[in-house]
Amino acid sequence: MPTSTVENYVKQIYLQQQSRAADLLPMGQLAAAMNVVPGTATAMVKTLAESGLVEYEPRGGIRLTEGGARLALHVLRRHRIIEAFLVDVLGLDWSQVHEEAELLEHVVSDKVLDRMDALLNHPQYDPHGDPIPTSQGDIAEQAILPLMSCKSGDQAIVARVSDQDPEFLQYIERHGLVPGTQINVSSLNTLADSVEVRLPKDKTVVLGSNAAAKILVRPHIAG
Amino acid sequence: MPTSTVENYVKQIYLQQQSRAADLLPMGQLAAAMNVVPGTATAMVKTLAESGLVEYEPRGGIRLTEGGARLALHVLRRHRIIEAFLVDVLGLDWSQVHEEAELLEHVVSDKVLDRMDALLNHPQYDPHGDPIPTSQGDIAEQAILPLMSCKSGDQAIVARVSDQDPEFLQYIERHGLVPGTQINVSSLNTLADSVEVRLPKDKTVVLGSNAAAKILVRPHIAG
DNA sequence: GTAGATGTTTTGAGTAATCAAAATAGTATG
DNA sequence: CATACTATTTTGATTACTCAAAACATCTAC
Ligand SMILES: [Mn+2]
Ligand SMILES: [Mn+2]
Ligand SMILES: [Mn+2]
Ligand SMILES: [Mn+2]
Repeated sequence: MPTSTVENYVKQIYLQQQSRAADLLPMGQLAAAMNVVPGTATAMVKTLAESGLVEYEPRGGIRLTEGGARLALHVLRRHRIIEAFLVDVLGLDWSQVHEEAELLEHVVSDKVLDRMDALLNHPQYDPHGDPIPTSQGDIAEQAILPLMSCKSGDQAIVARVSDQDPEFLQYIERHGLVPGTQINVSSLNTLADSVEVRLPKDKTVVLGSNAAAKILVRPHIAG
Repeated sequence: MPTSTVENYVKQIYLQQQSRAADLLPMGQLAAAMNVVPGTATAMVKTLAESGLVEYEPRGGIRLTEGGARLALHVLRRHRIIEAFLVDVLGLDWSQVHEEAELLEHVVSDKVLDRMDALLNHPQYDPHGDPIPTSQGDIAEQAILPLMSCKSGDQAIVARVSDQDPEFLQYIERHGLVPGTQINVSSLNTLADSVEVRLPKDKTVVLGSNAAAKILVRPHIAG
């Protein structure tokens, strides 16, 4: 059985590999993402390579093997179903569930996970809009774009909020930008580095590009 | 923060101290209960003593301090609420939940536990009939007796089944002896080392004294 | 094409938990 | 009371994970 640490590393390698273009993930990135010093990441990666979970090219970087990706998707499935369960069944705030799930994902059995999944009616997305892999390890690649890639006047639906910082999530919720919300890009100015969106009840929110980068939308053709 | 291991030791010391009469719990008992070799228990107990959770008398044994008992009851509360939640909300079998709770008890936050507790309507007992300590650390001491202490003809209600072996629990459930069941001691023979009980629908079950010792009942005055 | 700067690996060390097996203390037995 | 048995503690090792700091490799600039 993989330890919690191994599961966390493999999951993080998967997530980092998603967001970067390159084939090989540099050690420094991994160390930073895992909050460990570089030497620790090197040591760990060697044991991951021993277990056949990653391919390791010294001074080059790493990539997940087939088996590594399978494990990563398993952990991700657990994590996201647990998040959905904590929000929908236990009524926790979406800003808190990531941290909880970070621990629970390593101890919840398949049986318990299946029950949660059934109780939730086999959800496709977690509370932050991240897709939930199937138990077979298939994951839906959504056609979504960063908010800043819209043009003024565009209609869109908030699809995902890709940050786990509770403060940020609470701010987003207070202003009604949760996944599923229909929005209208009222003005987008790359020079001023900001975007204004109009929400259903004619409220408006202004976000700088750093914040807007965390909001991913599904373009929506009006009418 | 105490590690999972520390929590497991302290909880086990509490449980062992309950079931034995003596004030000091011998090292051997603890080692056996924790499934470790005696040397491991000695090493661990020294660190528990350092942390002020137990008093340790070398070659005598150990006893929980005030703080140790508080921690034990906290863990026990978590364990039992989780068990109740897994059975009542997720629909797991009562024979399986002990093992699940053994892991979950160390990672479920206070917030999540409170939600579970509320959703269950603040249960007093877990699925096996064990009392759930309050968040203040108070635990109801029930006036219950081993089944073998009854006399032929006695009425009683099954209050607790004190074994976590899934096979045994499944057997008990198949024969309808779950907590809450009204029973009638139709014959009890100490020489033959066995007891026969009659259940609501006139079914009967025979148990040897070893099995009967795990069934605790609340005597019930008929009429 | 040598000199830095940057990123990575190595080395040495520490914590938490465990086991196997030797040493020791305490108790019971002839 | 000496011997033997039993329970407990000690000692020496191992596994998993981590950090600090030194050593090393690679790429960049001048
Ligand atoms: Mn995790
Ligand atoms: Mn999420
Ligand atoms: Mn446990
Ligand atoms: Mn129980």
